[in-house]
Amino acid sequence: MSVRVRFAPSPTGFLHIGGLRSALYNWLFARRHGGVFALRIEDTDRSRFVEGAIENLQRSLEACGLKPDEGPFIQSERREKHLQYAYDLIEKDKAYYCFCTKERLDEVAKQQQALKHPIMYDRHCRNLSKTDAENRAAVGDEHVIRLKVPTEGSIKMRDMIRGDVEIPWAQVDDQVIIKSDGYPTYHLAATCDDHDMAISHVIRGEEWLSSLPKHLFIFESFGWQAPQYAHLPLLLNPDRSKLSKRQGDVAVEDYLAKGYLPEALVNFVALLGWNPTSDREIFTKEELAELFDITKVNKAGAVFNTEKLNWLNAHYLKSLDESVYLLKARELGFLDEDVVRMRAAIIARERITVLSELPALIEEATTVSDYSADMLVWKKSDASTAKTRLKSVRDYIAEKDEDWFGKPLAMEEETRTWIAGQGFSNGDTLWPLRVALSGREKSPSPFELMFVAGKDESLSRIDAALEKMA
RNA sequence: GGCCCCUUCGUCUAUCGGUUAGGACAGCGGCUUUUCAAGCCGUUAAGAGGGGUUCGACUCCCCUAGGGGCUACCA
Repeated sequence: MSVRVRFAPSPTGFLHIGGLRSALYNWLFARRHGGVFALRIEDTDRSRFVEGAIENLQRSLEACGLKPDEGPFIQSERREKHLQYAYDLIEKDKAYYCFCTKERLDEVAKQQQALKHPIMYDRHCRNLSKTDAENRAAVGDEHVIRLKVPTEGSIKMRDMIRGDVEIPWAQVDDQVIIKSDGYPTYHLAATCDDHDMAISHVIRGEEWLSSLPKHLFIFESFGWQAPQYAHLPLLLNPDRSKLSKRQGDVAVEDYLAKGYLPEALVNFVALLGWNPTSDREIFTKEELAELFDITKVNKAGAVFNTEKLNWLNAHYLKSLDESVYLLKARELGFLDEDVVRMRAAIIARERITVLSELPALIEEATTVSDYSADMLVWKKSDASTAKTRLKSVRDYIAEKDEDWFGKPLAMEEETRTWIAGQGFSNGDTLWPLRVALSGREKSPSPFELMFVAGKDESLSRIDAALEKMA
């Protein structure tokens, strides 16, 4: 059997981090088994449709390297088809018209609540005569179509992650499958589409597990072969509730905009709920695909905690080619074409965890803070040494050409050699130098700072320091 | 409330009856070092509780507790 999976989000605005993981696991599964990964848009609730959401979703998926092989298939475009399926179900006595008003339903629910009974439809219209019901519907009486699920016994289901699950039919509602606006609900649309798209494996969030009986009932009613199901554990907020807005960013695009790299995001999210049973932490999605095993996915939800994501992102940031790194920073608006700021960005790389931290660090590396003369004195040294050392370094670098400042590694090596040759200590030479260049207790190394500032600016900062000490 | 799912360090996880319960992030300590980072090394820290089954349970079963999901004419 050929493997076909789908990612089927509703277009409510953006790709949720949980959605990214669902999409990723589907993608990994498809790649692992040489199958097809399709995108389907579940937009049957037109009141929740957000303009531009589909394009946005696609953009985020593509940014993460999860471009669908097929789709997007737009569910709402298949409305007629879904309606036909619903009528078929009525024909098979697996569904029925319901004319109950919102008011009556509310009333029923209220009574059930008062009696502490499960809140379900009381099946008031379940046994209406079919011809009567059809006539009323034809005349335009407002109605919905409900599933006519069994009332006794239970259904045994198999989940690729959880194994066997059994749910009593008494717990399953006569779910609405066609709304009064003529659009199908998720349950009907998703099952019919999964069948029509020949989906072999449904990999989706755990929140769907309880409605699996309805879906299986539909497959069975049509005599269709149901796909295999895998219900993924949920991603959780730090307080262990279902991951939501409010407790931090959940939109993939927000993470990308902040300067989290797609590779880091994908790597991180993949390991939330599954891991390839090794001590390795860094994987490309292709490497993950080779090892992916859906049956080994965890059952318990995983807290989406960005600490490890930060570490991963810092790691990926460091592994980028310098030109790519600078381009990324520029694309995201954290950097411009200014040469000095670009150099500052280069030296800032090893101290940032996300690109959005860049502007602040660039500011720090390109400016001198106000400082007092005594800050120029290393803790293990004295003022006169600081002064003479600084003067010596000044004279030393003043002889160098501009080019020399462009190579921080060589600059550092040569200078250290020179310091040793002079019989100076690193501390009483480098400390005053660095403070002269930054005006700060804490800063990048003097070599990095000189690299950023260039020859003239470096000398003038040192001169200013010498003047301060005079 | 009902039904379903779940439960190993703070967090993500390994372990598929026999391990000193391993790794990673975070934390802490150290090394390096002109400072801050980075890097390297080390270290603290876990099987929810109670019953079984078994020669032997983190691992299998039951109960309890706790957490989560669902309970819409939303997905």
